[in-house]
Amino acid sequence: MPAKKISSETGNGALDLALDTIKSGKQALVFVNTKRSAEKTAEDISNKIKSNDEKLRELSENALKALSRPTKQCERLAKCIKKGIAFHHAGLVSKQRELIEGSFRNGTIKIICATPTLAYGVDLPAFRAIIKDLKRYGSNGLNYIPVLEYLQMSGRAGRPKFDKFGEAICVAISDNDKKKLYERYILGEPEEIYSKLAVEPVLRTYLLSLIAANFANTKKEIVDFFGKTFWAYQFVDMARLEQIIDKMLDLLEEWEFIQKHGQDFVEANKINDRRINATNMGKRVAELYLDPLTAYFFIACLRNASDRRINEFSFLQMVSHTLEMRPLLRVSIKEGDKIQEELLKFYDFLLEKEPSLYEPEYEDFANSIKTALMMHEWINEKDEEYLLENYNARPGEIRGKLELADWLLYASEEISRILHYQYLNKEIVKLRLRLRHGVKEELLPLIRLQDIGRVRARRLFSNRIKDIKDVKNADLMKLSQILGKQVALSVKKQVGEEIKEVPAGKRKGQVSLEKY
DNA sequence: GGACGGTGAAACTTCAGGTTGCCTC
DNA sequence: GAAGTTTCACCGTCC
Repeated sequence: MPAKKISSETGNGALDLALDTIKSGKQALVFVNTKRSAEKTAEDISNKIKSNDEKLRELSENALKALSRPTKQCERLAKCIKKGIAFHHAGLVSKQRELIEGSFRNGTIKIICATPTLAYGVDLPAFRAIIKDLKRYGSNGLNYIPVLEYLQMSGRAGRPKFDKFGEAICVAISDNDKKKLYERYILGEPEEIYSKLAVEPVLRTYLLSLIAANFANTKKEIVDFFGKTFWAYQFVDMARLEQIIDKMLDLLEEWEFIQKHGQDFVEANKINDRRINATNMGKRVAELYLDPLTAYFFIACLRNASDRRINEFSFLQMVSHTLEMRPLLRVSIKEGDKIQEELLKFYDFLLEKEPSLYEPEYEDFANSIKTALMMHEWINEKDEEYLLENYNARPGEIRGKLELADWLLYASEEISRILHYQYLNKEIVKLRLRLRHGVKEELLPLIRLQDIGRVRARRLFSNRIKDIKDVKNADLMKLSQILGKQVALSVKKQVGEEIKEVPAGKRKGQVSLEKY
């Protein structure tokens, strides 16, 4: 296709392309490499647009109201949406993401500036895919993204039902850059696909479930099974592969998740036929789909918990220091001292030993402390805006962490049950409830009611309505003042009081109460 | 003469995302 | 590596 000239209104390639797309009545996705950049780009585009669409106003309002109190991020998003532009990344809550995706599909929103979130999960085709950043910061500095990822993003261009073709455009900064991008991405071959089985956490997880499910119960069966996987196909060297499996089996045995039966001194030719079974603990760990290393860590922590002072933080830190919780919130340079200070407050409640400051794993430990602290603030009723300001954790990321923590706490509940540490479970169950609702312990009785979340529960509590009994005894008028009429009625009904609406004509808001 | 405020250059920071896992208060 | 943020030196103004 012949080259097309796009008018340069702003001198910024991605911006010009986006504006041109809107002008021609089409839609585009703009891919960038950071959340901040997604927000900034969306903002820049929206600043160039005049719009006063009623539908957009409503959408914008909905995006703003996704949380009980809007964060700065919500406000920023709402402002962009008013102009038909949105940003999209893991920091948004799912409600906002769905809203954006839906209104892009129906054409209300014209441009989405996104991190790679949109390239993978969601099926959102657009006329244009504008790829602004082809480099991304990783563990070893700024690097070109894989060709596979470029293909994912450019694959979003062109909507089969609406367009005859689509345009995927890489934005180059210079002529030199242009040449490099052309060679690397347009002419380049996608990378080989590598099996993920080789990653230790994955291997040990599958190995254990294979045994726990009685799918393979001897070394021979196990090796046969893995021999048929894509991993083995790529690995080729079966002897080395067997070594890795051996090492893992030993580890699982040492952790008491599996048992090798038969005598220890078996004839050499029979050693691969020894029966391997999962222990009770091993079976449960496999069912929970937990990384055995995490399970092993939990067991050690719970044992420690049985003879030392514990509180909510103990468990929050325990679940935060697992592979499953990654990526953790990062302790920035400036925060270092503050986190240390906080750690001191909770030091006695830790279930694991603090690594030495000079060990490489200290950073990860510090991050687990920060992540745990963030959740701790949440269960002490700090809202998302506070967490965004103080922990640099965006609402979507907070929700994600809370959900993971809930699952991991459930898993630790199960493990502690098997270890007969029932009394610990009471604490964990309570913590999970608090985590789910973001409330202090004193609000737990109220939170059981439908339509009562952290905000309303707190409002009730500060009006001295502290439990179900108080709700029952409370005057409906007062309850309505606190909660609004509809919610008050629903709550009264839930505690077993049927309320009859007084017929129209009587004083507004007047209702009569009737016990069951 | 000193406190204060504004300015710009230099130094320093930070930087994507994620599947299924379980049970149901 | 690039964009955003903080720090700091420098200068002018005002009291």
